[in-house]
This record gives sequence, structure tokens and C-alpha cells, in this order.
Amino acid sequence: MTEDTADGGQCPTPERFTQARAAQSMAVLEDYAEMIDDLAQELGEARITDIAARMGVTHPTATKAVARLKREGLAVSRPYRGVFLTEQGAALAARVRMRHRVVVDLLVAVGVPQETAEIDAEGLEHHVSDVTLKAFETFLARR
Amino acid sequence: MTEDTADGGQCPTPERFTQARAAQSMAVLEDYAEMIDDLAQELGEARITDIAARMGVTHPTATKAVARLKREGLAVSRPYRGVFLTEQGAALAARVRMRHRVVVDLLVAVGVPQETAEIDAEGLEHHVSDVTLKAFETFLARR
DNA sequence: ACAGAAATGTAGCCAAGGCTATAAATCAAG
DNA sequence: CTTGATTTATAGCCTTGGCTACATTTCTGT
Ligand SMILES: [Mn+2]
Ligand SMILES: [Mn+2]
Ligand SMILES: [Mn+2]
Ligand SMILES: [Mn+2]
Repeated sequence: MTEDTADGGQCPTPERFTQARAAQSMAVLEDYAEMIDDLAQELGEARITDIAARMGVTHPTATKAVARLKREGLAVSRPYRGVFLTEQGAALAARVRMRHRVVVDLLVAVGVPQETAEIDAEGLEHHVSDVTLKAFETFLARR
Repeated sequence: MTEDTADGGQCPTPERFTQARAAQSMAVLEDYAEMIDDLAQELGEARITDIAARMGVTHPTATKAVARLKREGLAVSRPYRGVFLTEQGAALAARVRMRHRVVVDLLVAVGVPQETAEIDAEGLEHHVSDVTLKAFETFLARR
């Protein structure tokens, strides 16, 4: 017998919420890392002003986010200069970009309009586990 | 010509992030509303202790969340008594439960293990737009 | 070279959502 | 009816991620 909660398995367990909160705490880091990587490719470097504009926030908010990235070892920067990802930050950006793309592709594959897929993916991407991502890739390869 | 950003459409627009942040600000409200509804069905009423235990937080945290629910007109309660959803709160809970179920079903349909689907859905559900939800339902009906 | 514009930094405010510690109320036995 | 256990409330702290206002630095055009 594998049932010790005495319900059909539909009762949400606290760990689910804990897990969702943990994923959420990574979301901002992930989006900024990806954006900095985007800007580095497009413009050579990521300036605070550009980061803020693209993230849809004011520049002090972007500065704070970058401070957190630096604290977590994902980025480096010197005062009044651009922001650059560390190796670790670049690796995160790459993973996030890949996940984003797979999520969008899956949404489109099941019938979601491209525009909507792009918008929803921006939130969804942070809650797709490795197992789910792999399932998405397999589904996309086989369909 | 519909292209004024001069890129292939892969450049994230600030509105995407703004939208994701808006969705996130509803997430806690949605999860608590659904949980209170669960407890009301199972036990007749939702007590703070039970809410906290199931959400995986301490009871002061649950109290604060309930305070916000009350402030937003989604729940009512009197001191030292259970928490009850308003009509509006119950409607939200119903929508959220439905969305959660559809998300899990879709994940399973594309090959995600049930256990993983349940865990990931807890975060994903808050970022699925109405358009995407409809697409999921259509996909599930047709497959 | 310098002045004005633009970018960046910084201080300080707010709300949300975590927490611990402590007080008060309710409930359950005896 | 009391009393001890449980539940709930409240105060206060922390971090995060928004914001505005203002100071400082860098860049740019003449
Ligand atoms: Mn995102
Ligand atoms: Mn993304
Ligand atoms: Mn949820
Ligand atoms: Mn849910």
C-alpha cells in the first residue's frame, strides 16, 4: 500500500507550494541573466539603462537586481560601466533561453497562438522542471 | 509591414515581463482561495492552522495572506473563527481549480509523469492565460 | 575644453511574503 | 468549573522587488 494520506492523491501537499516558491525566487535572476546575455550579443555590453528599459522597470530596480546577480556570483560590473555575466551566469542564461524556446514551441505545438505563447512562456518557463522539459522535448521530436 | 522592432520577433518586449509580474501577484491569492475552498469541503470550514499546514508556511504567514484575501473582498472571517470565501472568492477558487486540473491533464497528455505534473502545475497554473487554457482544452478534447 | 544631456548611483519609501517570539483566546478534559 | 493544551492574534524583524527624488559621473557636441 502506497497510500498513507487516505485521499485519492488529489490533496495538494505542502511541498508543492514550497517548490513553487523556490522556483519563483529564481525567476528574476533568470530573466535578468537572459536579458543581459541578449544585450551583450546585440550591443556588445549590457547597460543598466537598456536592461531597465527591456525589463519594463526603472533603473534603480534594475540596479538592485544586478546587485543580487553580483552577490550570487552570476554577474560582474564596475561603477558607471556595463554589466557582464560570469561563466556561471552565462550558463544560467543559456539554460533559461533554451527552456523558454522549448516552452514556446510546446505551446505552439498544442495550438497556442505564437504571440500568446511568447507572453505566457515568460512566466511559465520558471516553473518547468527538468523532467517536464525533457518530456516536452520528446513530445516535440515525436509529433 | 508589421515589423517596427527590426528583429525577428524574438526580442522580449517589456510588456511580457510586466504581464508575468502581474500574474505572479495573483498567485498567492489564488492558491489560498483554492485551499480554503478545499478545506471548507473537507472539514466544513478552513481554520488558520490547517491553511498554514497545507500551504507549508507558519500560521502568522497564513494570517497575513488571509488578511489580504479579506482586503480584496475574497474572504471573510471573525477573530478566532474559521475563514470563509465570499462569492467572488469561491468563483476564483473554482477557476483556479479548473485551471490546475487542465494544466495537469495537458502535462500528462504530452508525457509528463503524474507526480511531476502535479508539482509543476502548482507554479505553472498562475501563468496560463485564458487563450492558452482554451487551447489546452481543445487539444485534450481532440487527441 | 566645457556645458548640457544622458547614464548611473544612492537614499528612502512602500507592499508582500517569509520568519520567530510572545500574548491572548478558545477548547477539551477532568 | 478549572486548568492545561491548542489555536489564533500580534508585534517586530528580514529580504525582495517595485517606486520617486536627488546626487554624481560620464558622454557628446560645439
Ligand atoms: Mn521569464
Ligand atoms: Mn524568458
Ligand atoms: Mn499554485
Ligand atoms: Mn493549484
